[in-house]
Amino acid sequence: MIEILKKSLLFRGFTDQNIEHLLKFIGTDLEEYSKNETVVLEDDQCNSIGIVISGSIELQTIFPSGKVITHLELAPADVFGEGLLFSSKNLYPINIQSKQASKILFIKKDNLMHGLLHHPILIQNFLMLLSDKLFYMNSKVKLLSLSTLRKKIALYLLTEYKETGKLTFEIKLNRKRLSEHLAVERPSLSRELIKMKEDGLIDFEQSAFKILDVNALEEELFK
Amino acid sequence: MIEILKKSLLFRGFTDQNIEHLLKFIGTDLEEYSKNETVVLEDDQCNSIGIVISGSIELQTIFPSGKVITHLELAPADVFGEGLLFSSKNLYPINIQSKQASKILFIKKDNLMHGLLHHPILIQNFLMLLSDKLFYMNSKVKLLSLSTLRKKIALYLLTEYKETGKLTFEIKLNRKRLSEHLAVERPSLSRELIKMKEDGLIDFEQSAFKILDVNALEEELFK
DNA sequence: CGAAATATGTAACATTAGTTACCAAAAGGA
DNA sequence: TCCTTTTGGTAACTAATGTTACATATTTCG
Repeated sequence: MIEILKKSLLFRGFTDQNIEHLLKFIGTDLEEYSKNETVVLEDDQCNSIGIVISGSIELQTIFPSGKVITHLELAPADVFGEGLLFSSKNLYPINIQSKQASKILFIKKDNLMHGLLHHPILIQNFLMLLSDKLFYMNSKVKLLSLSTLRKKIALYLLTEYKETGKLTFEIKLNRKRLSEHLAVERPSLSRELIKMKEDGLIDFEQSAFKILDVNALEEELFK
Repeated sequence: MIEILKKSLLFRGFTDQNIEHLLKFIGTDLEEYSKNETVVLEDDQCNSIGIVISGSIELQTIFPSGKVITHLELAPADVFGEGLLFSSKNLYPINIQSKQASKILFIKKDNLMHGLLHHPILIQNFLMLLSDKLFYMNSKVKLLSLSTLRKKIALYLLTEYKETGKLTFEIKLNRKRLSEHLAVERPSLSRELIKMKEDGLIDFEQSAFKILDVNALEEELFK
């Protein structure tokens, strides 16, 4: 478990001894979940932070219509609940479901606060966790605020390009996930991707994408 | 100045003496800006947190096309930069402009960290600031992910209703701002509002809104 | 390996939202 | 107060996206 925790953004920079000592100091709960078991229901109170130790879990929104959108899949060392724990409205806005048999380590709010006050690295890590999530949400709002699907795709691909530094890359989302991420319908996404290919902006096959004309793609955002 | 700071979410719960002592302890800069002066440019590095002491400032995105969208107007006691300071990508994603002659108190990252480590209340406040912003961004992403304008309007009004507890209320945004918030065009917003009025869901005049049928409005989200 | 489930492409058609331009109303400044 | 600027409503038209349904990969798993 220590090995997993060392990889988490929360405990990054700690030594094995540090973590062991810290865990004893602050107190934790290790819970087990079976496949498809619910970990968190929408509107549940968030009183602790969770760290995936083994298995995997999915964060999803279940629409009243029954439509399920998976926002994120968390693997071992991933953390959740960090944004709600200290919020004045600390109700989960999403559902969390265990995708396989999973183990999750929970740290209660008071215990975590105790740890934060005595471990400068832990504060740094925790603040960075929150801030990076905020940065991501800001980017996502920018993406969703774009007026056309083509602009959304252009921004998405340009962001991938800037992150990888390469014009050829594999996108991390399949068509369904990408359409959810951009908040459009999948057939609309397919159609627009093909139009952009026809227009000579990009090329792709499956999830392998290539930006043919960076400038033109950036121009699309200016329109 | 102490009076203003006491009202800010960052220094909530501190006494005058606390704040005075804290400010000396951690070190600050007070900067003055004239009307329409730029406070922060997009892609500027964020190395300090800012607190508006007097005047007012606007957070805006300036699109390459020249179109300006004002996201938020900050008044005395409001804080900005808190989400970027500890982020691994600490570049401002927006522009900030002084709307009137304004004074802003800046606290550098290291100085703030110094303060956080020695003042439990300050940590609590700072974490709550970040978390609440994250909560807001989550809500905004949910709003922007809705598939039709009618759903966006419905969610917006229902949120107002839940916050005020009243079916009759004044919305805080004018039509232009609201259309920006929902990421649609103003004429489209007007058109849809009128349709919803004709459908007996809502009534309104200017920014005074009344929800005529809560259930029906909630049903709209289910469609 | 082979069946079932899932993902993707495609097309015709329906619906929604954007665009543009103009007028009226309201608000802000000299 | 009057003029200017900003805001809000309206309408005809255009463009974009959603919807539905189906065929074809592709993957998963017993």
